[in-house]
Amino acid sequence: MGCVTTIYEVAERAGVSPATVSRVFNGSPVSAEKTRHVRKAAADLNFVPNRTARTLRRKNSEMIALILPDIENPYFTSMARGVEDVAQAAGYSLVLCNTDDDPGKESQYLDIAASEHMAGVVLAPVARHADEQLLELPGRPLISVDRTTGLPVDAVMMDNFAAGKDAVTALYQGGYRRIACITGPDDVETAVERARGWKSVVDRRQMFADPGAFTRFSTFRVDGGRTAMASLLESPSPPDAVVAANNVMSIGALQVLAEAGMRPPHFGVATIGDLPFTTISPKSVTVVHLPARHMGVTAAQLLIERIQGDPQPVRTVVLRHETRPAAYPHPAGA
Amino acid sequence: MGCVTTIYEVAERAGVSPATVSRVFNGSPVSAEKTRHVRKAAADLNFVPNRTARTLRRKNSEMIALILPDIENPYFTSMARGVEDVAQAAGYSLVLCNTDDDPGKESQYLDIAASEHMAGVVLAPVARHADEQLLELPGRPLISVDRTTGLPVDAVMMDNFAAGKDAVTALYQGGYRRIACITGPDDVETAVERARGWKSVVDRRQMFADPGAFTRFSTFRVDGGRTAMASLLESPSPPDAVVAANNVMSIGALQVLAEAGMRPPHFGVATIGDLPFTTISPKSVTVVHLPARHMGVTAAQLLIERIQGDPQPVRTVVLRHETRPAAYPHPAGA
DNA sequence: CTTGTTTATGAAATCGATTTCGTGAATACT
DNA sequence: AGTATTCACGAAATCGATTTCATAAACAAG
Repeated sequence: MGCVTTIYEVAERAGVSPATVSRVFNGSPVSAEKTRHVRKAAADLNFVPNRTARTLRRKNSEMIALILPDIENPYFTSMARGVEDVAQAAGYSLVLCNTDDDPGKESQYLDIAASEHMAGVVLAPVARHADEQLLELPGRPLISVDRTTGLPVDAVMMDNFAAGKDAVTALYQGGYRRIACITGPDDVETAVERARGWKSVVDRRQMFADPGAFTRFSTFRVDGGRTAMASLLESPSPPDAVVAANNVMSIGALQVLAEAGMRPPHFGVATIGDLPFTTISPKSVTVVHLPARHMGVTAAQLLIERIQGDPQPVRTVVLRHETRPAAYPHPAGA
Repeated sequence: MGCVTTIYEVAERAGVSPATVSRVFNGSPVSAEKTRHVRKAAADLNFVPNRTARTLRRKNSEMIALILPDIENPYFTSMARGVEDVAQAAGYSLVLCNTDDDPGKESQYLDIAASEHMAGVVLAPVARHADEQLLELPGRPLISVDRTTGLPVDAVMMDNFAAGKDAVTALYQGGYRRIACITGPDDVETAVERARGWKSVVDRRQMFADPGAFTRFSTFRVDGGRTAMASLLESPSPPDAVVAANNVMSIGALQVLAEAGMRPPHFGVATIGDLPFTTISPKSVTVVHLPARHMGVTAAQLLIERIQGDPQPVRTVVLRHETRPAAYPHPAGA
């Protein structure tokens, strides 16, 4: 129904021109009487303006796109909620797109955002850009979150290097001395940076002769965590603790540890990113809490400022994580 | 860039009419030579067709909307993946909208879907419809998933009543005799049906004099599960097992149980919906596995058939769940 | 009282791609 | 050979809202 009534029919019924109907709906000055007639007619006909036509004319829609690598990861859905809340409040509706870390899908969605004239884009970029120019393509504001683009666009980030350092440091202070690292694909910036943070501390403490032997690159999935953890446990002289570079890898690692009969704090675990939907004792694992939701909020705010014409130079906002060390230190020996 | 080149500029550069350019991009017959010229010109100018204009003219876009009550719930994101995979394969892009179980947001997104001329909608309807007519509004195919609408639209469902029965039955067979039920809001269909399934078994077995005293309605969130479980544990004669009516409520219940020092199988737990990202022993809890992803796949398939003009009468597809009883029966006594 | 300025409003252009319609050329059929 | 049919393709209408432009009325200033 709503999609068949046009401004012309409303105009005719109200005895005015289509232009006047448009004006009523856009706040341009129209006499009180005609306004009344138009509103009445619109209500009678159950008129809903055709957004496609409006967008075509205005070259600008009220949608913003949020392009994420993995909507099944609670880290990103939490971010999405942050973006959504701000967007909604500002009168924009959010459309969520999942790239699966596939540059092809990412560029497809960027194309769509542009050719649908979306007001702006919040993008968590995939590992490698198929085509750097893509980021120019939208021609409208774009904010990157979580990962950098290498291009001069606004960004909302966290300090992945520091997060890696903090995670391993907390374990060290808990008494662990052989702290391995499992992280994501070696072409994903967050994975690499967190591992670098880990390595910097491990090197300084001279924890291993060959730190590389205690690093595992895998996928940022539960399975990735499982594989990496299993591989570590099989090594000739296994570690006594592990830093997992993301929330769901930690889950995988904890699963494998549980299956091997090694629960924290017997085996130390630090997770970068909160454990989603966890039932384990909250203090048995060191958690580097990441401000996912807040990153979303901030990104959305920056984006909306840009949409409204904020002329500031390109900004990068770095949000702080918070380290919550496990309460139970490493049991002697282990 | 891409969004400023028009079909007219391409036409001029290729020495043909705009109509011919359009034909080239839509597979209408055009001579080989002109086709070549057009493609060359389009490539040179980095031409991307303006989807807004196309949609306006065609009254039909290549986007499908998926409207969900809670994208932070892995049950729904899993469903979303199912929808997305099918949609992508069929050349549609998916936009995901989160209603937060708010009828206002739901109707807003339905309006948008209609006025953006989206090709179709997959909707997990909120508890109570603000306005039943809304479902007429799109004027384009709509499939409901997970919950019914009470309206004659295609639906992909599961048997919630049976799921409730199966959960409690598995616990009974595991040796538990006082099996309580925690479920979602009493205006959410899935919550009510699952609780009814539970009650039917509890009644038949004459488990409680007053089953109502062992039922808790709460939110379909982790907190809801916590509250409900805590309340049950405080009751004068507590249960020895519980059926939790959704995945995240189960998490809340398990958290409270763990804090009270009661882990399964000491206290029996059955969850309707897989435990997301769990680290607990996989066999300690009875899981009624729900085909979330498959529901998404099926819904998307039905939708695409409808979009392509499938004239079948309204269908309801009910997908089967699978009960996976805990391996360890109830320890004697408890 | 005239000239200058707002102000409300309708007619018409516009956004960019699609599609109908019509024409001339090419091919098929009797 | 002559008529019928198909075919490629350009001109122009179309989708529906917005916006520019022009106009007439209302109002202010001199």
